[in-house]
Amino acid sequence: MPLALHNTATRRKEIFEPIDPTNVRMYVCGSTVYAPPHMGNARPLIVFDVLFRLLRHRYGERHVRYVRNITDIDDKINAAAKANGESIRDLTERTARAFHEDVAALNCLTPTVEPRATEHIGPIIKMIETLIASHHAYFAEGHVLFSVVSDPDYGKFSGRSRDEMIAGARVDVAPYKRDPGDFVLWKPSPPDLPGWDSPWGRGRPGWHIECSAMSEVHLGDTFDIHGGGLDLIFPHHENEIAQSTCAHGGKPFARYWVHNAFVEFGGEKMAKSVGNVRTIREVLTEVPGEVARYAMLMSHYRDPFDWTEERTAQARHALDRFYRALRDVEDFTAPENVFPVTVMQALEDDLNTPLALTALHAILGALNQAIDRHEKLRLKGQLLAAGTVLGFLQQDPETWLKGAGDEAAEIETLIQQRLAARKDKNFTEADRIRTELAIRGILLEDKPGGKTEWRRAV
RNA sequence: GGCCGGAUGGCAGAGUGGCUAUGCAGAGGACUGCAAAUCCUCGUACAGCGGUUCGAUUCCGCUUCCGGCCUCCA
Repeated sequence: MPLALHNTATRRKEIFEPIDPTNVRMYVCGSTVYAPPHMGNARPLIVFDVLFRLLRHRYGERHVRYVRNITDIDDKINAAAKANGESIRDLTERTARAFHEDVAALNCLTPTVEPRATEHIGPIIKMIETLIASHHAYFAEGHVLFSVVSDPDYGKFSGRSRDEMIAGARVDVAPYKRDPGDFVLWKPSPPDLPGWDSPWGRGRPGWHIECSAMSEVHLGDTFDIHGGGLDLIFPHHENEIAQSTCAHGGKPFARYWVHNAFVEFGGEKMAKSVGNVRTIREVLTEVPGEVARYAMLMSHYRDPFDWTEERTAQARHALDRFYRALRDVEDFTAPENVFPVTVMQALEDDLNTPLALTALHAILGALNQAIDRHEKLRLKGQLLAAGTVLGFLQQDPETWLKGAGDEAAEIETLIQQRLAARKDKNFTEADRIRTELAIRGILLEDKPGGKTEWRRAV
């Protein structure tokens, strides 16, 4: 079954065909490291992690190259460092470290390359020089600006005409711009802010050119997939396309553009500027990363949804059910790499993760009903294999259900006491023990064969 | 103002021109000493109004409402 992706460039679902199946290339706009990432930031991280895993599954782990940049040059970074009274370097390092911890907790694989803007000043300058030489950019009052009129295709990607952009412009236009739509490639930096020597004096790059230069370095002029949040379509991705195609003599830039919708909180877009963010860190204090991940994948990536406690509760409940079923077949080894067709087809259809989860539930139901040992093995293998693509169900079920506490021995003792009481038909005592444990958050399940399992309530 | 994208049962959430997913919650049942877990059964929902059609939740138009972009933004 082919892989279909919704391509923002054409506004249609298209069959994905890589330029080179032995080198499938994807670029995703990553994080600007000035503040702790929130669940809205987490969405593309998780969505494109699933796509990365799916591509690896289809084309082989060694044949997929996933580049996710870190923006460590930015006005917001400068402002935040100043406000914190810390150095810019300290701020970006500290934030990047926390970012990596958060992303790892969400079970996201490490991208093939995580380029930083500060490490690509050379290529950025080179690309700007190319654009100036080909009259797509000009120098004015210490700035280098991209000339929008020099690119007849400018605006096509995001579907807006130049007139519209001018009419809609809400920002004061800098007097040195030849056209109100022109955007900065390089701007001067005062001595107290980060800056690099360039043919245009000491300065720093604009945001858009960073991504154009980094994708060029790590993926080449033309590559397969470019991802990011919907809000990046304009101006960021429109500008990237303009810069890259103009710098590369008209060669196409990314072939498939994939954009995720927003996470909302209280009915509107979760954003720092709105002030309604739940940081990944906050969420992780309440639920395991795997639950947050599951909750994220309950909706299709192109649909917005509200981040609520009900949602994470439902995600946790679902994962508990999966792990409970896996625990019951823990003692036998399942075959590996038996990917269930239903789940894979859902994912291959434009990453339909909700449908994939439905398919996963069907397998769960079948596993719970299965009597035949062989059948159980097969279904367990399917759950685990699907879990490698979705990025969950890879933990030890016992650990998931019981937690890391050190009271296991004591609980076992109480369970044995209860079993003895039950054997003596002393149900009062048996129920007393069960209640005692329940108060401590320990739930008991009497299994057939006289065995009693326990797990931690949530 | 311009341009996108949505509106599905109590909640979450797929999908389809006719056979009406799935999960949670709820009701009943099986199992259990009782529970829990698990299994079985149960809900004819697709914003409104027109149109196309033998037939529309699914296609088209309009209306209403919601979210987003047009400025930093995942």
